[in-house]
Amino acid sequence: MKGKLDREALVRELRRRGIRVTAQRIAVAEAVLGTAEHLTVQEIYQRVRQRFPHITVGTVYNTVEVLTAGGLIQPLPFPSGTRYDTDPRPHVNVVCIRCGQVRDLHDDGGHLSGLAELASRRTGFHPLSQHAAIYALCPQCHGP
Amino acid sequence: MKGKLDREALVRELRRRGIRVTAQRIAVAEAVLGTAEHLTVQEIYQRVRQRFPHITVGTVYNTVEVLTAGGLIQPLPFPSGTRYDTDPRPHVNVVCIRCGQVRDLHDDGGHLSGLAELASRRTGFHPLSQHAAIYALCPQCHGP
DNA sequence: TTTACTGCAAAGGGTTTGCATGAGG
DNA sequence: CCTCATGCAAACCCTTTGCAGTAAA
Repeated sequence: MKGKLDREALVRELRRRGIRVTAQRIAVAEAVLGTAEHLTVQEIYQRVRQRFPHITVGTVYNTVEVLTAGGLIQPLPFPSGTRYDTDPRPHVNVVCIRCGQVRDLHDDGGHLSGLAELASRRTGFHPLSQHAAIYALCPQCHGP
Repeated sequence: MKGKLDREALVRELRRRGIRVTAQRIAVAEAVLGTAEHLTVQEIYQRVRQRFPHITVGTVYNTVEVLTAGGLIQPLPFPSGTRYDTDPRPHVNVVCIRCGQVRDLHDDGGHLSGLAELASRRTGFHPLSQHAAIYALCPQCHGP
């Protein structure tokens, strides 16, 4: 079955990156990686709590930090707080400022890599990651 | 003298945007607009407090909200918290993840406007503002 | 005079920390 | 067996809120 295979692959991936595997860490990783949404720590906590009623937010904070250091997830600063992204490809987050929904935009025609290259050339900084957000109104919130 | 002229121009600008003018608001606006740094509310508070020892963070929060609504400043989500930007032109913030310094990058060759246009065309959202950040290591923090 | 901003203080929420217990490698 | 993650609780910001006094228009 697919779920079991995915979990085993996840465990292998964690070990490969030198991350000690616990049931709570698997649950947190599955919660973040298993959805296209960008969850906050509190949202992760609420979801994982259904399977592990005794888990604390402290453990979730600890785990997302470990997963971030291991390169599995990436923290992104949003107006609504830090959210975690799982897509390693450079992409843009289109955020509706009214209802809060976030859409990811890929295949950007080189705009993002162009920006990173420009930054490197112009400032001498060494780019590591990037975050591009467009604050907008979605068709529903924009009205007629 | 230049300082006086600038202050008068600022007051005119505030009134023009329908913002009630107080001494505290002038001080906050000058603190934010008078530096190329991107300050947090706490940093604004610490600076304004030197001139107005009795001002409270509540007033600073109130003021930055008013200035934001008036379009004079723009809140940007950083990993270190919300910071306020004063440059209305679309630009990129290049952030050193080690020492925290932020450099602004203009004249981006249309990368940013290209992104906004792409987002509009692809998602049907109506872009209002945008924030692009590149997390990097500055030459000093990158080492040899 | 009317409106609403300021200052003070308290409450709220998210995040961090310290320590004893318990599980992973 | 040694290391380190977990859970619990307290502490710590940052941010928000309510209200009486006061300044702006």
